[in-house]
Amino acid sequence: MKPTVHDIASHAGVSLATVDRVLNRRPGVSARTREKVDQAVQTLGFVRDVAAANLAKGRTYPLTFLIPSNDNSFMRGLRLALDEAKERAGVERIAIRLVDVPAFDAAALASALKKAAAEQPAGIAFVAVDAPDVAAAAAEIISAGIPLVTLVSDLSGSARDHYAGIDNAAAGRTAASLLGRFTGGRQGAVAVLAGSMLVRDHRERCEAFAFAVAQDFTGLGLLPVLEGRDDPVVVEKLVSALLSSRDDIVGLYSLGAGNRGLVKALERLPAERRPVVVAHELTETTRGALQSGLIDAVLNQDAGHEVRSAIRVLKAKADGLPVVAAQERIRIDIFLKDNLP
Amino acid sequence: MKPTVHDIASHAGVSLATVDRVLNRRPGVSARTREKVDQAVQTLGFVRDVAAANLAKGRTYPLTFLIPSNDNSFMRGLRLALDEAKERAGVERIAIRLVDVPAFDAAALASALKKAAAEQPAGIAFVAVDAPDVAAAAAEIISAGIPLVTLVSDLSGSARDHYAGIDNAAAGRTAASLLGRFTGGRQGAVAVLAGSMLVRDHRERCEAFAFAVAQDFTGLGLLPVLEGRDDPVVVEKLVSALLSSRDDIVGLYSLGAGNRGLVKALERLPAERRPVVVAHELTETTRGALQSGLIDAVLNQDAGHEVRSAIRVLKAKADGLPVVAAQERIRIDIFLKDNLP
DNA sequence: CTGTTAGCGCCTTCAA
DNA sequence: TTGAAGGCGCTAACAG
Repeated sequence: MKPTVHDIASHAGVSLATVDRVLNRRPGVSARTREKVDQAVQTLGFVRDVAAANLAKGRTYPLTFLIPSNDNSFMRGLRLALDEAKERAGVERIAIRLVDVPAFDAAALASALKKAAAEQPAGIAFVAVDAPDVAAAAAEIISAGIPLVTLVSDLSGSARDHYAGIDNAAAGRTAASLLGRFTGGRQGAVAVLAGSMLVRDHRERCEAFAFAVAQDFTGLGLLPVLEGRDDPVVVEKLVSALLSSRDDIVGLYSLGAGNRGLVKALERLPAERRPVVVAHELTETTRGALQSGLIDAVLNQDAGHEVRSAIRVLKAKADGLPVVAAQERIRIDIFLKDNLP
Repeated sequence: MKPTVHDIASHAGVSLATVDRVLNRRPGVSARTREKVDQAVQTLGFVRDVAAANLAKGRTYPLTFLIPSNDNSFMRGLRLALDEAKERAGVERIAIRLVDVPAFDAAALASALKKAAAEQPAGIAFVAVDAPDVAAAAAEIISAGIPLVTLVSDLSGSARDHYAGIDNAAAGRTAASLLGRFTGGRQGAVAVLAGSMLVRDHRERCEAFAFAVAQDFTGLGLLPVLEGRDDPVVVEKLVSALLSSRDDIVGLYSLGAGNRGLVKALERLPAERRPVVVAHELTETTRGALQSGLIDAVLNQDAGHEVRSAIRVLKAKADGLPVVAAQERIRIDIFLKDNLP
């Protein structure tokens, strides 16, 4: 039978309350008593029952999520995932608070972080904008002992407990390999379509992609990056203009959002001129394009996984529990038309 | 505040014990009383606190896992995943019992299943051999009310609560697409290397692969399936023989295990004659081959995920709780050299 | 500094 | 068919 607080209390010759104080590192225990209790914990191999502890504390975990008020499919998916998490909130003893922050606005994010921290939640998750004032706010939160997790987009300098998102450099390399090999040795130009080079994930994907193409596929020439601001309308214009301005484009990597515009532009192209296309995020749009052959591969990060992972990590950190690293790694899903879920 | 049993007791004008009986569908409650309680549950929106319930019951979940005593990397990984799960057993209130069964032996598996069921565990997970007597044993377990999950390889006829494994037909199709597109329009022969056509996952992968190749890549001709029995030595011989018997092989799909033999055979081939190779399961061997360029893509199922998913589902079923389907879908991971974890 | 006592939300005897 | 009381493992006042 697993030892309980009673066992260690009697083993150490003290009362339950004292055991509890030691276990929770609360003050008011003499060094010797503490010693005895620790000893008993060791020898009996005691591990405290978190469920029971939470029950006793009546504890719930107020978690704050800061999400950019961006209206693309991915962010919508993220909100959906949060809604689903809220539904299970009761059972999991969490209370999720969703805070909207202006997209790509470091100052706003930093102050939102500070405000969130002031409420002393059990944990905070946020989509990072990689800027000094955000990092400063994050560092403050960490040193205040509030678990902090970055979501989707990470922060430089490790001023957080955990990053729940994909490895964007790996994503860029993977896109390069797929695109390069799918073109099957054809020579030509490759276009890169990003949201904005000011965002860290886009930058990382782009750089890794460019590097890998240059290294492994010398027959392919990279065109200057197009910045579509994750906006379908802008994207459509840019891609249309590009495709009509030259006819040697054999590949296109869309590493941001706004793929609705991309697909529209591609649809107008005669089939024989269609480039190999690799895009990010599985949405209604990209799924359809995958099935119709307009897009060849989609790299995806699962928003649901990211949210659940963030919650698990935040709870674990709040409880001072270890995290199963392997379980929390967010993978880069590769979807072809054949393995769509 | 979330309603508790007390709330619904007073609301229904009955005692806690009665509420409990109704909640757990135990006998000895008049229809009218039951009605009142159910009513109160509805109107108050009561959901029972599983953690507290388990605490009160002192409940742990004895789970039995039946794993084939096959010594390939994948099964070893599965055992490792189970060991890790055992370490978290205390916290998660589970007690995992691992039972070895002879590989590919339907009769042995069926009797092992019966024996496992006799011990009345909270749930059973097993790697299915797709045979009638196994299905019969499974059906018996299900009708005895013991949650049952197939792991890695499924059972026909849905005589189980859940399948924790990948969609093997999708895997076969995906392999075909990758291999076909990576060959870049070259004409030639494609070899398929399986473990045994008697195993369901291999059969499904193989059929789907063959179908997709025939449909989408008319330049590729499929050779008769080689059965390497998941044995590196056998595999090496078969592949070596094949590669020296003809020089028009542009692709190879290894859908089973024993890839150590495959890699050895490939290594001896001059670089310019190397086919495009797609294999299954990320192991030390396939990882190395991916990095060195001997293998082009690896389709993988994450044993850790499968085990954790099986545990979650088994616990949920045992508690009569719903499962988050999206969370339990086991994906087909696609690994290129670029996105290795 | 230490101990006693009363719960947290639920289940389970044991009586009525 | 129903209810009262005690306890699961832990925490949190409140006393000493």
